[in-house]
Amino acid sequence: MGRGRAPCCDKSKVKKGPWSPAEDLRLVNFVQKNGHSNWRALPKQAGLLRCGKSCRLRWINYLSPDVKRGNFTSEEEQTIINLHNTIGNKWSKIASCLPGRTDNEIKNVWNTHLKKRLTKKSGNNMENSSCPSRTSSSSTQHMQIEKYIDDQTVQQSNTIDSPTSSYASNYPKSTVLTPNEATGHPKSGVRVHVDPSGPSNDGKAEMPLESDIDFWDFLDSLDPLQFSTKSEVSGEKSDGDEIECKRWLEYLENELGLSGVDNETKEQEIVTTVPQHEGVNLEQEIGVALDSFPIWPPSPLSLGI
DNA sequence: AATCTCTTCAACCGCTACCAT
DNA sequence: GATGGTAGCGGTTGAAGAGAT
Repeated sequence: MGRGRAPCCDKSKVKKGPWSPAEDLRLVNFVQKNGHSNWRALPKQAGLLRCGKSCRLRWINYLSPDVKRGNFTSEEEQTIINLHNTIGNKWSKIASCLPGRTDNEIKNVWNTHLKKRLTKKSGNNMENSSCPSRTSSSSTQHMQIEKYIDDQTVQQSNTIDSPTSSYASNYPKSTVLTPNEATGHPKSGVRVHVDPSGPSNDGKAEMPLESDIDFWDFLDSLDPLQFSTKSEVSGEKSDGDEIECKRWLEYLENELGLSGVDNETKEQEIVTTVPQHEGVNLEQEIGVALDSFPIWPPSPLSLGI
């Protein structure tokens, strides 16, 4: 074990804070082409002024095609509660039982929703039941469950952990989908209720995503099955997956109100907001691109809300 | 309309586990 | 076995929206 490790990067030269669509683009583009065998070296190779850890987190939590979005189902919540009751704050273990959910997401859901809900329900009793008590018997149970989870994780990596694992079906039509949830951009705070019958009637919360149209355009242009994933390694690709993935992208565009925007308009938007890349110094280019992007997320005011 | 407080959650930080040499 | 480097994990923070006053 290495102790007293050096900082992972020069903190003074890396950008911090929320990711811009331009940065997302770069990361997605790079990982799609080269995979992510070395996170530490990735930012430099990809031309990102970010720490490798930051890139890794961004990819794992938001940009990876494996990430499922939308509200947690009651089944998922119950799973979290049960597992937390048994193994405690082992977020990554719990996440391994919920395909498409990340440890960070689960941790947040627990801290902001489930913990409070359980505390309300059973008052002080919860202190005993929600936190794993380390008696000898429960400790044995805890180990057994951890082993079970490990086994399941191995199985999942060979079966359901595909980049196209039923995105569409993971988005119930009544899902409250936010631009934030869909794009991974933080703190948009503009909740867009997805009405299965079409655009919302009040006409307020539509088209909040003009600033990352190019991101969706880019995603649209990708063959999602080219992403470096476990299923790719195991050689599992099928036409069905591809179709389903495309469907997912179409679905998202539709939900986010992007489907009505023709490509020419999108192009125009991109040209006016992002400088083109060729023949430009990388750092300069990124700096300019990042500066020129509208502040993310778009404020409700800019959306006319 | 302005201000304050609460809530949410993406991102960061520091640590440990694991692997290579 | 010691050392050094990277990936991953879990706790924490802080910005921003939502709601209350």
